Amino acid sequence: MTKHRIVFVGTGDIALPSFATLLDAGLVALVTQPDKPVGRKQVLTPPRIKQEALAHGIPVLQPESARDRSFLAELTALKPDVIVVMAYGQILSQAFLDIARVACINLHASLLPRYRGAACIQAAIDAGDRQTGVTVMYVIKALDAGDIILKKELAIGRHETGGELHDRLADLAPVALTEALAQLAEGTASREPQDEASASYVSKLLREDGEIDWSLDAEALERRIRAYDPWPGTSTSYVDKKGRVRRLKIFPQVKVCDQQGTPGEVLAVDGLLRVACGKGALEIDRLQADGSRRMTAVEFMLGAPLAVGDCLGN
RNA sequence: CGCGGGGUGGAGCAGCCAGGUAGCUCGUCAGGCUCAUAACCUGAAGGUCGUAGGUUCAAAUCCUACCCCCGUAA
Repeated sequence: MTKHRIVFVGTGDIALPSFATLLDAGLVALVTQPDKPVGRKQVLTPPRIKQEALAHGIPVLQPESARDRSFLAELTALKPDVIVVMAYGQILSQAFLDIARVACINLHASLLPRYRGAACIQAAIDAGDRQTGVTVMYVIKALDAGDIILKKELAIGRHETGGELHDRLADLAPVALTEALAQLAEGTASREPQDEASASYVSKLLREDGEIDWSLDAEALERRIRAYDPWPGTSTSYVDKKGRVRRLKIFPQVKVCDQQGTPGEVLAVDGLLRVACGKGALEIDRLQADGSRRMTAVEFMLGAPLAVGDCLGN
């Protein structure tokens, strides 16, 4: 059996392990997003996956748009049998999909048809799911709606953060990918249509989605703070001693407790920060105020920025 | 000059706007209380207020320049 010629299309770090397993499996090129300015100094930074590719002598294509004609011509010239897509960041046109001789497949970090879209990892934790996983499916024009080849499941830890789950899913992906590629090579890959009725979509998260709504239940907020770490993070606001409204970032782990109060009300400040939610309260231990470093609730409270009865949010 | 927030004993902060004795909480050290303690009481050490210049009788505070740190640009 001759190896398939594979083109990998991806940008996010979640794709790194999958990309790495293809290095000796017929990989002929990487397509990834253009370098972007990053950080305080706006330094133009390449995606890590690009650096990985260059380190192994894999050609890299970085079209501004995946619809660009000259780019599509380049891709066609590579004569890919299989195109593998994961966390690329652009919608692919039919013209793009047609270039793959055998198949254009996608790795998605949820058990489809649940959580189609960008923020699937956060969504699974936020919803309180106990299981998630990786799905391999054929790419069609409709977002994450192609026929499924196979899925791999994973149990979500009780205190697991979005970042931790992200890394475990990243490591699970190559297992699913390798199996799917083998099936494609043998012509035994299944093709199971998704159940449209149970499909759900999650859109890309923005920083403002991390604004804490204290009227939610403490349990729901605990899950959200875990799910949104490290991206997009969760935060609330408070009024400092100079009367200015400041941001306060909240990090896991937070503890749920029973005490009741007006949502957002500070209930305790000695040795911890306890804040009332719609139902129950949260004990926050790790936080960070504007211009300051990340610190424990004990450290933060030494400066007495908050008093019992203050209200967060708004 | 991308945007915003900061730099005050070891930690976290106040003081700056309306210049005039270096303050608070915690930690550290010593002593005391106690069966005992991370608890409590008393006392002490520890700071060129990021750097340089300027204004002023006088600068943490006002002015100018620079350095560094934090967040952000998904």
